[in-house]
Amino acid sequence: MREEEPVTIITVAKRAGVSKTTASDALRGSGRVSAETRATVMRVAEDLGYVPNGSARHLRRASTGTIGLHVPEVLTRSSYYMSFVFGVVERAAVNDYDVTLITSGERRARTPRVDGLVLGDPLVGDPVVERLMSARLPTVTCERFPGGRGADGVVLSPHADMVGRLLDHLRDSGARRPALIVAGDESDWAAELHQGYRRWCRANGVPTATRTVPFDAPADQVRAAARELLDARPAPDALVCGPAGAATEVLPVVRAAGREAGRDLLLASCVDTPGMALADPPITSIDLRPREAGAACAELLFDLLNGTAQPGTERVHPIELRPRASTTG
Amino acid sequence: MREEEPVTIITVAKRAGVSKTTASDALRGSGRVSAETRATVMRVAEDLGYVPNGSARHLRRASTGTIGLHVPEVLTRSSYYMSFVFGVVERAAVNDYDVTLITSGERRARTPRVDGLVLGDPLVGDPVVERLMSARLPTVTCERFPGGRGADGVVLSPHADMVGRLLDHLRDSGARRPALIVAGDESDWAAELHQGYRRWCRANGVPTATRTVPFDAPADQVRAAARELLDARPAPDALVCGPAGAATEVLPVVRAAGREAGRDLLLASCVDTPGMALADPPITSIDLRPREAGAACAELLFDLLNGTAQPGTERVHPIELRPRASTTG
DNA sequence: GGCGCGAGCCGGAACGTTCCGGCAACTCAG
DNA sequence: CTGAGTTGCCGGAACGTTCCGGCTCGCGCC
Repeated sequence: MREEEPVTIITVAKRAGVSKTTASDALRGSGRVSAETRATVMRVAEDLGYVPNGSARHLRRASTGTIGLHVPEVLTRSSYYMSFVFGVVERAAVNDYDVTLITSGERRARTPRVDGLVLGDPLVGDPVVERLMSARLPTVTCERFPGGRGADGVVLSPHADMVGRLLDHLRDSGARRPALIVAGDESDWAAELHQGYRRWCRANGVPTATRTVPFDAPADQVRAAARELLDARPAPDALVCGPAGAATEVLPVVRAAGREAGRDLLLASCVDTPGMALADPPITSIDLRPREAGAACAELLFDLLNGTAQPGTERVHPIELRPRASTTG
Repeated sequence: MREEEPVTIITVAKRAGVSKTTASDALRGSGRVSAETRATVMRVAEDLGYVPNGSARHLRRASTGTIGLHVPEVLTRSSYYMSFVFGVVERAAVNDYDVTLITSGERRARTPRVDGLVLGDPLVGDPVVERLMSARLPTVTCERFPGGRGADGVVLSPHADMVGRLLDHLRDSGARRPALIVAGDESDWAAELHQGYRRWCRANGVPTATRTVPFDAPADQVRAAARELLDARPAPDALVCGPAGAATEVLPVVRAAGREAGRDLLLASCVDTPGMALADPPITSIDLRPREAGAACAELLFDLLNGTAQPGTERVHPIELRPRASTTG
């Protein structure tokens, strides 16, 4: 009903009986303002429902108010990246930042107008990633960038250690010959999985049995890899699947091979997806907590942007093992 | 290496030998500018890689450069909304707009600073939706808002008709007694499914058999509903699952009931999700094309914002049937 | 009493864009 | 030849914020 007049910092200042400069200082906690004045301004701003105009702020600060986000284009099985993206967006929103998705199909050679970049699982050899990494912009990667020099910030998870814990768990459930399906070393994550597996096998005196599939892991190649591993003699008694969603696709192969998941073949996934808990039997997985990972990346980027964090910072993002019936039979 | 000086419209104007006003007019196609001058300015801008400063533009235009987006908080099975959101974000980006996700946990009672709203599947009774709908803001909903007056724009799909086509398909595959699991009428989509089913049954002289589950369709309730339907006498020979992801959860129930999906029980999903094609057997689904739906919503909102579309506009978003082994056995 | 100093506050400019009003130069009817 | 209308272009103000520099007190010190 009532005509809506936008409430700017001047409205607040007038109402509080101070100048716009003082109001601004009071609200942002900068400058020299008495505690009393600050309290007054804050209260008035609250009363009026004042929300700073992001455009004006960013214009003044010569920042764009936007961060760029790139994730590998994995068509199916993308629930991990979906959650990751949401985590970034959510965290960016609390800093009044917006997120621009950078797709591989970007026709402009120019880097987009952004204050910084978040790169989820940068793959060595990805032309978009290479270009973005060489741009002079604050950059945070989720997992290390295997090629060349690193980013200004890295959020990483102890994948190798967690694979070790997963293999311990399989051993405790009776497995003696675990096999691994994993992506190539162009992603740091897959390389870590691979390394963790080899290390554990060496430490436990177990021969390795792995098959490599592409990072985007098409269903047929995953199934073929599983078949090969299951047909080998001596046959494995446990199967660890690296790529997201691969484990559920392997289930029919297991059945076709006359094995039963959770009974005479333990099955685990290195990426928890909605399908894992719903599979029959539910599949033990490593929960990478993608949403929190995305948020952590955004947070680190903002810390870098405002100087709270130093370039070269690495932060650890904890992940969790979710034991389910496929390994606890 | 070279010091980067930001290229503004003044840079372009100077280089083209015109004033900033003329440069602005030429680039935006407004005002009175000779074709020759316009071409020159365009070329110079291209050469310099000029990108308009969004903050300045929005500040001047008194727009926020942001649209708000709300989708129901469906914790699992969210791949539909994930894609939907991406569609909105992608389409918004080409209009230099950003997207703010509005979560139900919004602590501020005030409506956020946005130029417009996109509401995906507004549920009647959702307090956030009710609040947003009553705000004086251009609003587009995906599917109609069952309660109260409609939004300024609606993007809708012919769900009822498509259910009819799906049932035709089941009948052609031999089904005589199709049953339905569907969400309640608080969402327009579920109501349409329900209505399409009843209409088809009436037209084909078939008795109806339905079970209602909550919109967020927890797995156990979906399974219970499926069990009830399968246990009924005479038993259905086809099962249509409304809620996203429900069909895959029903599979174990079907097996446990001694039926075989695709053989003596046809199974179909009203929402195609990544899991449907990967299930065993692959499940016939209705592809709602969520990404395109999101893009369509954003597009309609922008058309409303700049006057290209009139308030009250409804646009149809086409959907597609994906027949798979679960009904073509 | 004069002076320096810091605390508290403020005016004005700037960020890059859009848009209103205006100013020349040209066209053309009368 | 004159005056009105049109075309092409331009200067300046405004959007809401931040921040630089400066102002005015009051206080304490010599």
